[in-house]
Amino acid sequence: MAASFETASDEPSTATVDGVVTAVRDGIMQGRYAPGQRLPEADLVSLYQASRGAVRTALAQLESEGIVLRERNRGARVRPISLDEAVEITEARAVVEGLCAAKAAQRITADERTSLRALSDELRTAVEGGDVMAYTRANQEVHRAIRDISRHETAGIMLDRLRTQSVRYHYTVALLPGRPAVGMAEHIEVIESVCSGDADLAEQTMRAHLMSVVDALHQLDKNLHQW
Amino acid sequence: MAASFETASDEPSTATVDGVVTAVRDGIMQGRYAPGQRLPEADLVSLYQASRGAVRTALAQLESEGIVLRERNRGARVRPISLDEAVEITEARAVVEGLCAAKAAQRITADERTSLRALSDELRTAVEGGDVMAYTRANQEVHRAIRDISRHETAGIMLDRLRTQSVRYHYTVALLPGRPAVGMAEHIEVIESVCSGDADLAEQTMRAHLMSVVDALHQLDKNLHQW
DNA sequence: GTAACCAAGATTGTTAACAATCTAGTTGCC
DNA sequence: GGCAACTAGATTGTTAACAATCTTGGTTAC
Repeated sequence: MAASFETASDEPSTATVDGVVTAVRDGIMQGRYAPGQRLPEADLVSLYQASRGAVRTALAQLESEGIVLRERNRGARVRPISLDEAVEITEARAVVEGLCAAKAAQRITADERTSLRALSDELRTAVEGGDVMAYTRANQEVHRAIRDISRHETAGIMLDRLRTQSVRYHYTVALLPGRPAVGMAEHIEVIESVCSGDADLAEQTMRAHLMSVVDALHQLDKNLHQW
Repeated sequence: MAASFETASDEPSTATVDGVVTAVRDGIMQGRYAPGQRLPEADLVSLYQASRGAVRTALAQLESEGIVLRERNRGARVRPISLDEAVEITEARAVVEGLCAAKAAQRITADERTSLRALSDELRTAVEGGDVMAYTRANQEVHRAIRDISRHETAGIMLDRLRTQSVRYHYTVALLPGRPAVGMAEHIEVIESVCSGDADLAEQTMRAHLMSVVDALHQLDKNLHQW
């Protein structure tokens, strides 16, 4: 029980509050910290060479982000996410990213259009090469690019929060058989609709794409229960 | 500069962290704390009889909620909200509350249907009586009811955050000439569409309503610049 | 053998003192 | 008279010690 943090070995010295926040958040998003795993303050102090006050503030912030659970006098632990919650998060993403896609279609410039279309090729080569890691990365870059092009700060902040909560599921969805091919087709459709400048079409396409992710989540759940 | 907190006189003793958070948040939402006003830790300590650590934690949480701004070694102050930001927040609300309306239409029970329709009468009497305060309250109750009926926790949390950020603008929008009448008609339309069980219609109606609020915000801005 | 109870260790919550930083007013110099 | 540097006060950031609470393991009574 005492030895549980050997795997995190890349950033041993981050003294500030934000350092601890990003380190723990990245650890959770990368799966180094398992859902439900305890996060004792003393361990984080010695790991990141930060003061206990800083660790404490960081944990409070992570709790408000929804990825850490704290109980009085019982400490903090990584918040587990149920399938229902993952579905809810994806539904919320669908409407907010739909808004971003619509705004992006209205506001996109010529330069952004070319750099956005370049991501289509990245997706294609990743899927053709069977590189799931590269596919996942390009995947996120598409969503990130559209979020940036939309220039909608409020939606961007909301998506940041939603993304940190759902990343673990993204990994697994990408591993479904045939999923990368379907996802690629949908992403390219999204890219083209945004580039076309048709706000309504862009929103519809983006929402349809994320609703298909919801379906994939349910599919994933079925597969898990089969075992 | 030293005498600036006499107006807050209702809750002088709240020792816990959450107490300070809700007290300051309510103070900001009710307009007792003006945008840009400083919030020195020492003042909050003596006002709410809380320890400095509690005040500090509370300010951190309020910052993450987006209603307080903090600068290193320069303290906290109430975050001012520009018109552009108010528009963005309302746009975000439009899509998220649209999701709630759609889910609510699918999940509403018979009991909820009757209690939701009861709010229509509340709106009507408030508008007929010219009671802006009652109108605003019934207004919020409609949105709250639909958010509850939807049983979408993630969307609910997001809306809580958005609402705390935009409440000050709600007040002023309700004061536009003719606005209560328009708002009432839209709200009743929203209520009926949710009760009908048509998810798509409910979403469209809710979004149209909030987009009309966006128009009202722009109208409000024009009126202000006229003076 | 089981269950309740108690005590020691571990973990978190709270408070207070100290250090660092910023702001405003003042003084001195050009 | 104006500008720059300095000092005192105010305000926030940080750390460490203390208090309260929970968990765990063993012991004892039945």
